[in-house]
Amino acid sequence: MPVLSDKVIHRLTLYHCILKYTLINQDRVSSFEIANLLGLDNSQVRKDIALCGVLGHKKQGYNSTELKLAIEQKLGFKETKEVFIIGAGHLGTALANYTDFKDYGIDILCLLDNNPNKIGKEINGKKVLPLEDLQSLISRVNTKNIILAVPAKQAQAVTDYAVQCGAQFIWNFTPTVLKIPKNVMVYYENIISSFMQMYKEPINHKHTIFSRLKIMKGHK
Amino acid sequence: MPVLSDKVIHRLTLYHCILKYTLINQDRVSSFEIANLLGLDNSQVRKDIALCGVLGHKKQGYNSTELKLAIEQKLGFKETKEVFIIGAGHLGTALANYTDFKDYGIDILCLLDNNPNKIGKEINGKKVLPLEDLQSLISRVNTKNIILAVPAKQAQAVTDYAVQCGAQFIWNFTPTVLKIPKNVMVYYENIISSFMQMYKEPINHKHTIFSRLKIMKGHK
DNA sequence: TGTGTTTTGTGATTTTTTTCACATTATCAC
DNA sequence: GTGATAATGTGAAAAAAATCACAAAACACA
Repeated sequence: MPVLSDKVIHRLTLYHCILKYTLINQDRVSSFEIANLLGLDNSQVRKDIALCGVLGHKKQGYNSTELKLAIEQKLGFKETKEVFIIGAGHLGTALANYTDFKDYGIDILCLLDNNPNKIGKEINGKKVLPLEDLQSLISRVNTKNIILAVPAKQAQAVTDYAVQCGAQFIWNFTPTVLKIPKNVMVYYENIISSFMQMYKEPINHKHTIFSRLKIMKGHK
Repeated sequence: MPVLSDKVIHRLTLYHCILKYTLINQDRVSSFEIANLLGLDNSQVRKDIALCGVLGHKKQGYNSTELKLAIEQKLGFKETKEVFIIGAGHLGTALANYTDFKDYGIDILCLLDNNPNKIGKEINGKKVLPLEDLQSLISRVNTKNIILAVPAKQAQAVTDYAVQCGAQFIWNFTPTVLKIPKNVMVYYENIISSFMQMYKEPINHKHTIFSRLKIMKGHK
């Protein structure tokens, strides 16, 4: 079974969102509907769906429930994925409060911070613990997954510490590139980069900011 | 001048982050260093850089300052881009507090919400105004760019209202796909999709969550 | 001055992704 | 029933992206 490419995963997740929210009261959905909502080619939608092993019905499209479940299965939404958040600032707090995570199996165990004013607090039922506890937490709970949500300037130092404590995987929400040993993995969640992808080309007038956008999804 | 592809923009933004934080005290940088930090092919780095019009020096690499400025220029970091945030919940608050935005020219004018408890407050010096003010704000300030940071269930209704008020561009932070008229553009900032891109394949043990990861960036 | 090494810049090739095109078939209208 | 239609599924073609490979230049150092 070939591993799905990033692009396919991104699109499948969006198809799932469509089934979950946009076309919630339809029990059938066609590749044309999905393609139109996202500005894609309809045959591409069909090929993506075929990768999930779902068969459609001629003249009727796909069964929404079946497709939704198949995507969840294929992408592993129902499997629990435990994570620590490092950084209990605005971003860490927002992530700890992000209720949608649990629909996708992402389980935030607790937050860690080195600010004494924050330690001991609870955010959405999750404790804020001192960063020094990381090592014992990692060994006790056996979860080596970190969401990094600290200020950019501290990102490298905190990463060095987390790696030393045994962190194996870092989902980096800071706009930095980290130096890490080969056995550790980083995934860059770079909001700025996303923004720039839509902004595309330097333009002059401050009010027409988005005027030279790439039409990523939505409309041709 | 061809428009840069998303992938190139994403990589250039990461190169910029490297110059800004990771290799801050080096005044020269080679394509090999950048490629190693990000797990890329070094010739790809050189081709990306060539798109910014920067010439390197044989045996020495690129001038860091020159490269950094060229990326900023090419991607338009220094141009002001004004935006309204709709939704003053945890996510909207985090975005309003995201100090890095201003380094990239993103200027948040104010937040809008329909919760009376939130209206009138200030978040990082930005006022929270009633959602009903959107129409007059858009026409007064002539900025038609919206960051959508409301709960998923309200995303479509709020979008419909924003579009009616004249919104032209929506940076959608909710995990939903929106129905919008052809003249409006949406860019999906789907955190879940990013997560799933790194998570790749369904696996069984909850603690080994990230074990089948795609090594997106960082290491080969 | 000459030799070896490092690093750029870029054509050529390969791989991946997207788009096109169309045969096939289930359903609906009549 | 029968014919028209709307959808799927999928090979083939085209486009885009990544990788390879190497000439050329600049520097280090003898």
